[in-house]
Amino acid sequence: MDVFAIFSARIAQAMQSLFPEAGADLLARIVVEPPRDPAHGDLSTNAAMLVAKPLGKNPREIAGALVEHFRNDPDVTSVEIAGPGFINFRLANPLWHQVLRSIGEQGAAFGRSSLGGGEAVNIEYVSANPTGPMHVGHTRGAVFGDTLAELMSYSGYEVTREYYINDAGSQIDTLARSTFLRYREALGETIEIPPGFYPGDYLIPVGQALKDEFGDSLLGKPDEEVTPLVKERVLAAMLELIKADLAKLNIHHDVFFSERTLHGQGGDIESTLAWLRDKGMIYEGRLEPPKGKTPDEWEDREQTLFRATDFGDDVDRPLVKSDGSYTYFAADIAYHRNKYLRGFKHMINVLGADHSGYVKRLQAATKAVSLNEADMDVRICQLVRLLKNGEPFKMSKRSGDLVTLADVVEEVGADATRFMLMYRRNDAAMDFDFALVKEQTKDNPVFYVQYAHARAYSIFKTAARDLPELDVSPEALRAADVSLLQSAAELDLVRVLAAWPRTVTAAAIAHEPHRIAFYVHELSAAFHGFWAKGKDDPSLRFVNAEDPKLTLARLALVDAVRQVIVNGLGILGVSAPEELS
RNA sequence: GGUCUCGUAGCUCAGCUGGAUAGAGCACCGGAUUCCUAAUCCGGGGGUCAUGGGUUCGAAUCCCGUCGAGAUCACCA
Repeated sequence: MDVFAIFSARIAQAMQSLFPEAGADLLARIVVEPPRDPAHGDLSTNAAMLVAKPLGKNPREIAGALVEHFRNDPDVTSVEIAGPGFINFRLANPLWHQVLRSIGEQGAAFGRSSLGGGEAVNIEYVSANPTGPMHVGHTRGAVFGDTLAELMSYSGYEVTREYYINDAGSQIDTLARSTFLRYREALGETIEIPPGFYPGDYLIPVGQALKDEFGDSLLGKPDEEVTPLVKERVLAAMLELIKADLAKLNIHHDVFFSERTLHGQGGDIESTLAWLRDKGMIYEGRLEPPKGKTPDEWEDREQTLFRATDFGDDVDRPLVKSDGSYTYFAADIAYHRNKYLRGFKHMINVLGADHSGYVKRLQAATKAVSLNEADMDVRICQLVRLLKNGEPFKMSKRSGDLVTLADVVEEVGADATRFMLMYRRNDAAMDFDFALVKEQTKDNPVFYVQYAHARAYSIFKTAARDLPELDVSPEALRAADVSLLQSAAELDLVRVLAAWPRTVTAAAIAHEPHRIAFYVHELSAAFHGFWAKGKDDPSLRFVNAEDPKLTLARLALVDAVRQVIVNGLGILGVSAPEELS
């Protein structure tokens, strides 16, 4: 039950019947939201101001008609016109009680919606090069993508979580060569790792495994025979490494899509380029060097170009390298056509800030291959600066000079990592201070929220102690007489709970999962605040041994808070412990 | 030089895709603990929303310019 959605519909309907001359487009823009200042009421609409000008009427005249319409509505205790033409509603207590009951009935489903209507969304995230373990730079995108996927799924989309494996480039040849060195090392040779090779220790076990599998039989063989063999082994090993890293944050993809499968005769790149050519989206031409920064080895030559500018990109993009092989972008076009042909009309890609220059061409590619049928939202995750007590922080165990994802999780734990990364907009750079994240105080929003959840459990324990006869089973809580909750403090808490479905929907539409983290924090604050009121005013305590019926009603409220925190933390992928140790 | 982000309290950040007197945490000051977990709560001071224009009933939010920070710039991935 979403009171805002309900009233949004009712207000739109009222406007429709009162002012039929206002078009549907106009009415769709009506906003119903809680006013910033609670003194203004429970919800507020701009309907009158919005419609006034197009209809050539006075806002207050329109507002007056709407006020009249709702004057005798039993769900509304007051409607008034305020400011330049806002209409403020105050809702009747029974409606809030109804919200509370619906949370009890819906439980984990409270906040779920059919916003997405079961439509398929492909969310591609992480897609780190399979050349080593995940480092911190990937962590933010990984958590963001995973949380967004959960949010979209929660909001009624059919979500596919996808990882694009960049396993076709020359870096993979380098990786294979680096691995071969480790193989020779495993056979007893003293090796030296040349610059440009991958120096990380994580290749040592792969070399060892090659030795175990082949003995020294690879040494004498020609490169053309050995390289594909090594490549296959090391790619598989790296992918396992990455999956294991992601699993540490409880991140699991549905599809791992290999770039290599797009290449080759009869592959998707060939067929896609043929298709594009057929549509006239490819031509042979020359590019201007970028202004202000001419690359040293600029080679002015005619090349095969994709008409990206026709789809909003800044320049047309090359598809074939000077050596005749396909560019990365050519493969990416084919990949996104593949996605489209698999049935995805909604695609979201999560990229790091270092790929922000890639956004336009990705969107251009998506439009082109779908003939403008599909939409592509690219979410950029800005960089994370690691700090410890305010000082830049370096920690390297496995991957040369980079802090790995595994390091971070080991240091602060998966819950804190996930929550802290989501407690910030994705498009703003952030500092991640280990000392702060590990601190278990109110400065740390993770523990603040988890403590609120644990506190709900604690209240139930107290109830069991003080009122051992009281039945607090889920059935009993659902049957509680919540209309006994009449104090402002109680109803204010319900108001916060009532905002949950609206918060989820707005976050899903905007693709902004950080709003979930902020909401959960806000709800926790409201709950802690109410709890503390019981200190000054014992009549507001949850557990009152003299009044089992009231206690039961309040426990239903506590349980609703607990449930919504669970739902929110569930989207965030953060655990909700029953007690903090 | 082009493009893309960002600029909000001393610090870290929200601001519900244009709404009413711009919010929270930290820090600072002052309170609350024989009482459901003080891992918490209550109160106070603190702002030219970088800046200058524009759009309109109304702008932190949208558009243009300027300043500043970061990222990126054919044939890497």
